[in-house]
Amino acid sequence: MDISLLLDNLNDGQRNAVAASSKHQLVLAGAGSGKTRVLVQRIAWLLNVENVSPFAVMAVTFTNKAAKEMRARLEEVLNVPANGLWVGTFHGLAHRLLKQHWREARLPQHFQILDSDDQLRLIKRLMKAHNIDDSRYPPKQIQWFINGQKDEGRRAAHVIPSADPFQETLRTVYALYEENCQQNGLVDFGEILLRSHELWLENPDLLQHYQQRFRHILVDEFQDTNNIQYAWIRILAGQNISVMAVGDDDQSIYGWRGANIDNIRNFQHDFPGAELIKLEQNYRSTANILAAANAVIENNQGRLGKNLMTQGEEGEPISLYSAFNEQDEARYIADLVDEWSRGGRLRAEMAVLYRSNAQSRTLEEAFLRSGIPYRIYGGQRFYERLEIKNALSYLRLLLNRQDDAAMERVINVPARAIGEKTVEILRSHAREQGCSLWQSAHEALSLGLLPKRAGTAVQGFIDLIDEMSVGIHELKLHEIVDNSITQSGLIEHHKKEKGEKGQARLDNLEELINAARQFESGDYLPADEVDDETEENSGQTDLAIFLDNAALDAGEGQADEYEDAVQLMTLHSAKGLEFPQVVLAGLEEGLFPHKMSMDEAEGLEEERRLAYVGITRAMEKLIITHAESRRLHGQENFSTPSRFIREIPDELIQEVRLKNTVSRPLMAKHNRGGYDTPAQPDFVKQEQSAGVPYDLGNRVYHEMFGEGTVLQFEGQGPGLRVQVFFDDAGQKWLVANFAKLEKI
DNA sequence: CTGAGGCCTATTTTT
DNA sequence: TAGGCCTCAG
Repeated sequence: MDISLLLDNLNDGQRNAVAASSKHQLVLAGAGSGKTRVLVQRIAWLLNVENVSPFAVMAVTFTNKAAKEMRARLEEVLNVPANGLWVGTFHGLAHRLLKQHWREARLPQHFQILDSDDQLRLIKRLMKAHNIDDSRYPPKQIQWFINGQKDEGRRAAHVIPSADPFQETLRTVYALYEENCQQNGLVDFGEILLRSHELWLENPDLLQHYQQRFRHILVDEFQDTNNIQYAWIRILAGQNISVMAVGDDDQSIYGWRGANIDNIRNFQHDFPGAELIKLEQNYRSTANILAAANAVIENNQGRLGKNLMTQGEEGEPISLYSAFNEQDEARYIADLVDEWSRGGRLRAEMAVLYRSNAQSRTLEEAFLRSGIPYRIYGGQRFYERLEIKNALSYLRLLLNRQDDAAMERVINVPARAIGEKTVEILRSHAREQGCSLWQSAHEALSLGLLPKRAGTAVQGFIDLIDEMSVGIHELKLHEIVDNSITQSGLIEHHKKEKGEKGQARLDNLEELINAARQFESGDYLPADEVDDETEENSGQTDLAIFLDNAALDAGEGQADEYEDAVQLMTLHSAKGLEFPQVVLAGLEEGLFPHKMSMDEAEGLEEERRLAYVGITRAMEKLIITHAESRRLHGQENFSTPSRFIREIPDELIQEVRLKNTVSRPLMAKHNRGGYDTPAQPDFVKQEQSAGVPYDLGNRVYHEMFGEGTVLQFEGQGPGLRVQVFFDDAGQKWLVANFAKLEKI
């Protein structure tokens, strides 16, 4: 391959990274600086120019999405399938390792992956079994604790005993949980990493094997690594493997779940001689947007130091809209979308970003009212849905009767008269015998441990599963899935459910069959799934791989909508994306920065990085909104504009004063007597007030309350309510139909 | 087993 | 305010 092809059209920083000859590199890649491109070209460079074998390269990402994208772009550049390369998520690669070396890892060959839902159930069950009060020790918190410990590489035995009984309980449950997992061959997400780290630690030969195999490791989003992930990289890298870490300390926003920003700060120390390469040329945003981002992030301490620049144009100023409450804010944003699409742009080019999911509701309502198509990101993932998890549990049982978690889940779904009592008998017998639930069910039947009715029901379940597995080796994957959701009665079960929910669940099950069908066609298979070390893979059926894949990939939140829709999402989920027009909503003290994070410097700085991430998502136009009052948890809250707004230089900001909007509640500033209609009386907001003869800002008369000013509308038709500020009676919400307000 | 009603809580999310 | 979760009655 022509070298110039790989280096053409790169700026200096990018070129330095792609063609680096140093042993290690820390690439500080600012937002929109072409990070993925560099990563991909670097790999191409290694393969084609330095003639590194594809088997000697590992590229690690955080999300499946990122891994997929990298692989796709790599194949585009290389023009051949990226065979042999290990490209994947930390968890994906570590899992693969454990699969291959299950004996050394002290795991059963078919260990099960526990997702956070399964994990929580197990914790709850253990607590119950050991009489630990779950109101004093919330299972969620214990789960959090366990995961946190694992992220730090600590097993239960490593947790230092404490005089504090609370801490002791945490430690105890961790120990119980650990023991139970080991006994039943269960592995949670944290365990995948921890275990594979230990695998190397305890098996020097194995480690050496991999250290000789790999020559280059590339890590994406390095600022998001937690301690165990960093340790994993370090132990693998050893003395001889080159590591290229790509990341941006200013975009570290996952500290709260264990990501350690110091990993990026310490990289050059831990990997001596690592070359620092900065990518500061931004190809995404206008100069104004960048200037705002830079100004905000400058307020953080201890940055590695990086200033984004652009050669692009100055662009429009940043708009700032001070809404009077969250309804007003949402309405304003809805208007912006309309304006944008009337200007001939796609709504999908516009995103509304917010700090917390609760904010989406008001926006959603406003969009609904205005008939604007929208799409909300986040929410429940496909493979996490109840009906899907149930279906997968049946499949897991087909494959492995010893899978207690799966059996627990579906033994009585759909209801087949196997109640908690019966399950508890099976459980305790299993515990005594040290066997699986399935085994226990068999024994309970032959020993007559169960009452007659329960016995019949359990027998029925056993027969059902056995029946379902007849001939699965002859069937295609999607047929297995199809049969099992039908035979298990899940389809019937959800058909009976009333409302739209049941239908949605049926659709999802249908979608699962589809997913299986796609899986068969093979394009799912990362090309490297079939590589040099398949010995252990041979016995794996399609079904097993499908299930593992489902466990490690939550799937998208929702299916794509066909319609051109505005994108709504949290700031966190916007990382890595870009949009021509971006609205940052709810920039208020207490909401953003969030009150849970603003007391400590670390927390506040992470919030600021989040703001930085938000601002740098915008390509052409950025709009910031905040509301002076916001209803939250049923309570009206007043808040001041976010400090992050103040941190943006005034000259970059243009305040919006719409002629057709009440942008200030006014009455907060004036006394009743001095209250007057706003200066610009031409209110055009007809749609809210349809059906009543007055509009926002109009003076009206009420029999009892006297004269006042219309502040806002809510609801429609007979439910239409109107808020009026009465000169003598103060602020009131009235149902328009009953209030008999007259325009003065 | 289902449904009604009471209680509690309420950042961010991937694997 | 609202949704999730749990308990209890039928």
